[in-house]
Amino acid sequence: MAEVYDPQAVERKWQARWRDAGTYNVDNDDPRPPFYVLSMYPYPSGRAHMGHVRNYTFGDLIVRHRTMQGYAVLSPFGFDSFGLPAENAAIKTGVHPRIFTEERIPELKASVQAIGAVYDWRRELRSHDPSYIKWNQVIFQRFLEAGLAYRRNAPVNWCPGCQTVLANEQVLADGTCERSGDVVTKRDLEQWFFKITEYADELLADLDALEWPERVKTMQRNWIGRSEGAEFDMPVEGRPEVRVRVFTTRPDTSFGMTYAVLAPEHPLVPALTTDEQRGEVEAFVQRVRTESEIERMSTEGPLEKRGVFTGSHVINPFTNQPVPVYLADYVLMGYGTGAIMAVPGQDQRDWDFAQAYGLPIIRTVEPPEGWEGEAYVGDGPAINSEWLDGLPVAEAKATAIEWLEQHGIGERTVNYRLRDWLVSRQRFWGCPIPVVYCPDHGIVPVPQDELPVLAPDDVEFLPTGESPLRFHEGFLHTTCPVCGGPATRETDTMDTFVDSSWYFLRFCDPWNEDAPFDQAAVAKWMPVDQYIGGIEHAILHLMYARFYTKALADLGMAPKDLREPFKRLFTQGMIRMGGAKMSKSRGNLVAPEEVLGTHGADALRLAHLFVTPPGDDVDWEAFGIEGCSRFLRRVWRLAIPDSETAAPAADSVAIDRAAHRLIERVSDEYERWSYNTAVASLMEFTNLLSKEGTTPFAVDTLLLLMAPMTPHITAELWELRHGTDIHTQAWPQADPELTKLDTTTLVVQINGKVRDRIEVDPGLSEEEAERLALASPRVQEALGGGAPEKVISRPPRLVNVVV
RNA sequence: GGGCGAGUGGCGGAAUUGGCAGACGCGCAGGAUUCAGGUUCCUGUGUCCGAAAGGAUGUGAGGGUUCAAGUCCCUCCUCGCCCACCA
Repeated sequence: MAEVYDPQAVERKWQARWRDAGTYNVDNDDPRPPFYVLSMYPYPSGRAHMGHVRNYTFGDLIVRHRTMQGYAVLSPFGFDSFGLPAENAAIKTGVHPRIFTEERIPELKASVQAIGAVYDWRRELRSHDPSYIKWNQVIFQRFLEAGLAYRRNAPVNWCPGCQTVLANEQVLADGTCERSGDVVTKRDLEQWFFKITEYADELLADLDALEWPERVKTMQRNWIGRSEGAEFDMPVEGRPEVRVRVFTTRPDTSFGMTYAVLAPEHPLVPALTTDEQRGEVEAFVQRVRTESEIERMSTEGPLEKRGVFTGSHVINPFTNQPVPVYLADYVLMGYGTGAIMAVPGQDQRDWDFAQAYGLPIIRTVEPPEGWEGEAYVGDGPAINSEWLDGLPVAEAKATAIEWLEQHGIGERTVNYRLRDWLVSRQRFWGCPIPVVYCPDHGIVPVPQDELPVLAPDDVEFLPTGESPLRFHEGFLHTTCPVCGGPATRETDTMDTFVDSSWYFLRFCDPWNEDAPFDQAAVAKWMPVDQYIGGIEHAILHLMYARFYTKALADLGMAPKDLREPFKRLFTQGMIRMGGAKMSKSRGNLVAPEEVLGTHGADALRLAHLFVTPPGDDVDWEAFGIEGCSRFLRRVWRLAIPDSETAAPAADSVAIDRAAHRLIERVSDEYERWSYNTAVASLMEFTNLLSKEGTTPFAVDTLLLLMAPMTPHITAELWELRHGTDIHTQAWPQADPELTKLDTTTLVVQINGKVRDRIEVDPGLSEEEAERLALASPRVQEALGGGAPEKVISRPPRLVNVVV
């Protein structure tokens, strides 16, 4: 084996050893300092694709690096095994989703192991395991008890052709069903929600302290969408007992309100519609209801058709003047109060609407001189606003709110874009919601000793897309736990984001049969020190997991002080192919195993690390797999015992010092996630060893620094050299005395242009540097005997002579 | 429409704080080894002028600050991503 590098043989040998020896198993009483590394658990879609390889390469590198640094590294793996693909496959082929899924899991597991990624497999979990389902259901019931889970009517995507509910991703961009092509409509269903909005403020505030990419934090902030403003009431003209409540972020502009707008679904619409307008209003409301989401949300189309006058007026409390009330499809019932005051002078949308309907426009903020735009949204003194005149926007807002509160008309409010989390799914292959409906006792949780509620196996999957649970008599009919009378089971299942909202906690204590997890185990490992995954989960999964962590801590299930699940987050870039996203449907997948069979796992891992910074998107065409393979063969030839290629260095002291500098540099690059430059540093050093000769210390250092990146080849070479396991060695330490350079290059510039380079002592003074620079023949020539105008001396790097 | 990024050779990319632009790799060209291909090794490789030494020029465009700008400031262009009628 030693003579020629045979990646497949080396990789087989070491992967078997890691698996059989349980090298990366870690116990909860491990005395070393804890470090928790987690890659987002995957949906088991079969063999790994390049995106998986990229993800697990980074994760595995950190596991091995931190282990060498002396940490007890928790590195678990699991499968997000509920989900729509298995159910669709069942409808197509008749194979039960469990069978289908359980065939896919070993495929993915094998390909993860084939790239040399190591985990504590004793902790493996799958969302569809009855033990996981049980605790998932227990947590649901605790949420229900605490009022964090509740039921209400909510619209779903309904396909009239298939007679079934569709997930958003099953609705095409043109608003039609992906299967039947029918236009998808909305239909109201009683559904379960989690009250994530209760945590909106905390979810927003706690983002600041997280070591996450700013981009992801910004996306979360926008998603929560906190906005401060005021709500106030406006009585209907002639009927002061009926009042319309509006939300605004600009109470300072209230004097400029020239009309008000309600959402078409607003409950006051029938009451406010005059007989004269009834026909028109009803036609409008009807049209909006049947419009697809896409049409309604489209900003296209003439504004004239997007609103209608109700015939009523409300009194603006600021001016005591009546303003007309309109309906418009762009006002949403779900945000604020579903009703707005319209100030066309200060809001472009209101301006456009006012133009289309011939409504007056009153400016309430003085636009800057020379302003030629329409609505003005910037700061400036208030005008046309009586007692607010002259105040800048912020002060005017505060004054207006104070006035509303003093007169009992309204108050300061905070609104969020964030909605409660709809967790009901009208699907089979998910975690059943553990409640029954009793005609006498209403919603009754299934007693804990009867959990888990599991879906039956004897079901038939029909291409209607309807969940078979709804027609399974044995599942559907049960008895009420309170009275023993006949009751029916909930047939909806939970959103799979529920499963992924606490799996990282279960990993701390996956064997627990008495609780979802033990508090002490969670306290030891959590929060996750390094979480790794795709940017596509920047909003939903990460928000839900944060909510779950806070809620579980508040319910006393998790440690009280555990407020956040993921201390540090890294999101890796996507892999593309010829500019397009790699995907099965495009048929542009590159199977990892093709590369494993030719160049091996180490070369593939190295190529992933080297090709680009880890956070960037990358095209497969850019991967220099050949170059990485070539580099590994070079290392092999240099490092095998009795190597014919590796000549002993003539100046071994210089080589060893270079090795110490390499330790310093590469260690820093590991900390900064600068793996692409770390590989470059290692390549540069290897070039040096080829040219200047090797020392045992230099080669050992090279292998140690490479070990987390290319674990197989380095393990094999280390064993050949020392007979021990490289992955149990300590991470090398640079000797600061030896990293110092004897000389460094001083750049001499004349007027900012490089004119000379001088080798100097790195510790030289400003004066010495200046003296050396001025003595340079090139500088002498440029000065022509005269004196320089100015000399900037920045030893030891640069001197700039201005002439 | 709003928000966030990013524009550097033929390509992926490098350049901690403003201080030698293009590290490292791919590709390409030439050479050595080889019957040949592959492998391996050596040399060259931003652009323009030059045999070379060397010089000029150069980080999307334009302007500015500075002894010095890929990096900081202003204006603009292009691309990507996210949220999108949120009052």
